[in-house]
Amino acid sequence: MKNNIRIERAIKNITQADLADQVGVSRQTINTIESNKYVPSTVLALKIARIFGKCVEEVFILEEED
Amino acid sequence: MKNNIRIERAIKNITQADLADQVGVSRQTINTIESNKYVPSTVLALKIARIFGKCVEEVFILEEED
DNA sequence: TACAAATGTCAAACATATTTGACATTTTAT
DNA sequence: ATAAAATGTCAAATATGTTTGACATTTGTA
Repeated sequence: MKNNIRIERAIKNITQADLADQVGVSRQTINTIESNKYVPSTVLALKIARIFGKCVEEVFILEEED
Repeated sequence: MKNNIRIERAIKNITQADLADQVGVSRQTINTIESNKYVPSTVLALKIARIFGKCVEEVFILEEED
């Protein structure tokens, strides 16, 4: 699964730490998700998408291997 | 977080085992998610929503406590 | 009623997500 | 060029998701 968090952050001009604060997780959690090191829970995905004003499918994209 | 899996299954008239097969997890995983015992990963939520032809937000709903 | 299908649930094992703290590297602004 | 801010990353600990197998309960149907 890939994601557009970096791009959406750039559009809103917020840092990883900002996003982490807004969704209530650690900065490392955002960093690691953004780097595709692991897949967030659905609660976290919903919160992140909401911050960006997008639906989950627009931020997190399924790939063949998923 | 709540979800509408039971309702969506009823609409499509498929069993928990059917849904589990289609998304590639065990039946217990579907049962436990449906019973709000835990929150699925985003990959799984995306797959489930796709089976139902809905976006993730229509199937999984954030609540106050999340 | 009785049988089959579907669902609920438990425990144990394993896999993955998340946190914290710390430090290195890169980017941005002065 | 320098300092500050932002990002990358590591290790260890904890929390949560997922699987398997098994069995109990409920629901639908003959």
